[in-house]
Amino acid sequence: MSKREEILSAAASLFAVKGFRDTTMGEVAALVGTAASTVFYHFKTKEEIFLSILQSVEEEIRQAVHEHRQQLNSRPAKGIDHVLAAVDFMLRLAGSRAEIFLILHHRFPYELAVVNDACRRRLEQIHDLFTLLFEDAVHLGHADGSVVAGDPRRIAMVVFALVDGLIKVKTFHLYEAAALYNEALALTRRMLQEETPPP
Amino acid sequence: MSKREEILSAAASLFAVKGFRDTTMGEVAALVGTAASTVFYHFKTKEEIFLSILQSVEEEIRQAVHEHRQQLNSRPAKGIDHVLAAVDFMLRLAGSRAEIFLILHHRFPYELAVVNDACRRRLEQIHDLFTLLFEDAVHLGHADGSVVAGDPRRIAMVVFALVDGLIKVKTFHLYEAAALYNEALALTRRMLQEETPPP
DNA sequence: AAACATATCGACTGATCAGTCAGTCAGTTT
DNA sequence: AAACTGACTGACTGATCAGTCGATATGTTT
Repeated sequence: MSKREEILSAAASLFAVKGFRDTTMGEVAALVGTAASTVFYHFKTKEEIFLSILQSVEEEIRQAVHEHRQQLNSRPAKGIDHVLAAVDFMLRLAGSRAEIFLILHHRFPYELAVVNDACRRRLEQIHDLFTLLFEDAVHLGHADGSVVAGDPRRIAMVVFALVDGLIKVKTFHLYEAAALYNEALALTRRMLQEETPPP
Repeated sequence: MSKREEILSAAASLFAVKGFRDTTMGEVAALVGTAASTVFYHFKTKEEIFLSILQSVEEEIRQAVHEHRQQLNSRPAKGIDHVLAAVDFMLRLAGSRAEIFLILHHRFPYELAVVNDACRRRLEQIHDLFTLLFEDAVHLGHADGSVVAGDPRRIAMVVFALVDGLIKVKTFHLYEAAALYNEALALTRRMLQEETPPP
């Protein structure tokens, strides 16, 4: 692992837990085990470090979504099952790569996005990766009649809001969130599944 | 309005938009129209200001919830309708008193709660005000058979996660959120309503 | 009018922190 | 061995900001 990657990894951990503003370059340097000035040899500014992290976050999510979609294609299923698989995928990702969602659940990235185009585009990309996953599944469900009628984009947004809210509940330790996942999946199915009348 | 209240009001606006750490006492003072040192005559520390704001936030929500519950009592309805009325209530509150949710959607209050008991208790109280509203409605729905079976606390948490997620989508301007509200209400009904079989 | 209380302010302090810079050092090239 | 290079560092700077303090002004009480 290059020094550059070491710094990014250390900064990501700290940004995830303490946020951008409350993490000093001294802390990052201490975690890497170098002088603060060394960090500035590898990166021009603190913000540049954050943007690099956001880039790898996007790439990691894109890769995970790609793998998830390929798994689905190999064994075809109803649209409603695609929706639920997408919900399960996102909840699992939030469990295995908690750092990603900790970073994204801070306010800072969205504030930076207002004044920084690159940041704004990345956040939009990340957001789209998830919502398009839901939206495509809903489209499929409309085609095979397994998902309730309604604007696919809006339905996808509501599902996204639900899952994101669940992840936030877990992040802030408001409830033993893992216990909610099965309940949430069952309720999501109820919410979206179209009963196929017996022929 | 006393100077004390003026300061709280100004600080609340700034904390809502910029957050606690990114708001300087100079900005607060400027918004009130006094010297920064005058603010420190009325409040010992910046944190004390924040805790006072959180207190009034709790009181305001408690009052709003109280009024909502009284309105419901006056004209009885099915449990499922209580749930939907609660969702509508929370979404409306997020619209009319956006500042409250902006403050609560920052990370700072939850970080302060870790080291400050008073803050932790207040956040728990606020959280309970909403979730108990949902939970009571679910209980009612179980009694009259209008809400699907399942642990009321968990169902309440899932509904809370959904609504909170929707409010966040709106806060961060990820989607024209108002357009989602009707969709969200309809989907919530689908998710929870127990079909009463024709007698 | 003297004594006291309340409210305000400008000037200051001490601490923190992102970022700079001149220079060291180990390894490579010429 | 001289010249060069990339990685690294400690000491520093300039700016920012929460909070302090002594002075002052404006009532209010005795």
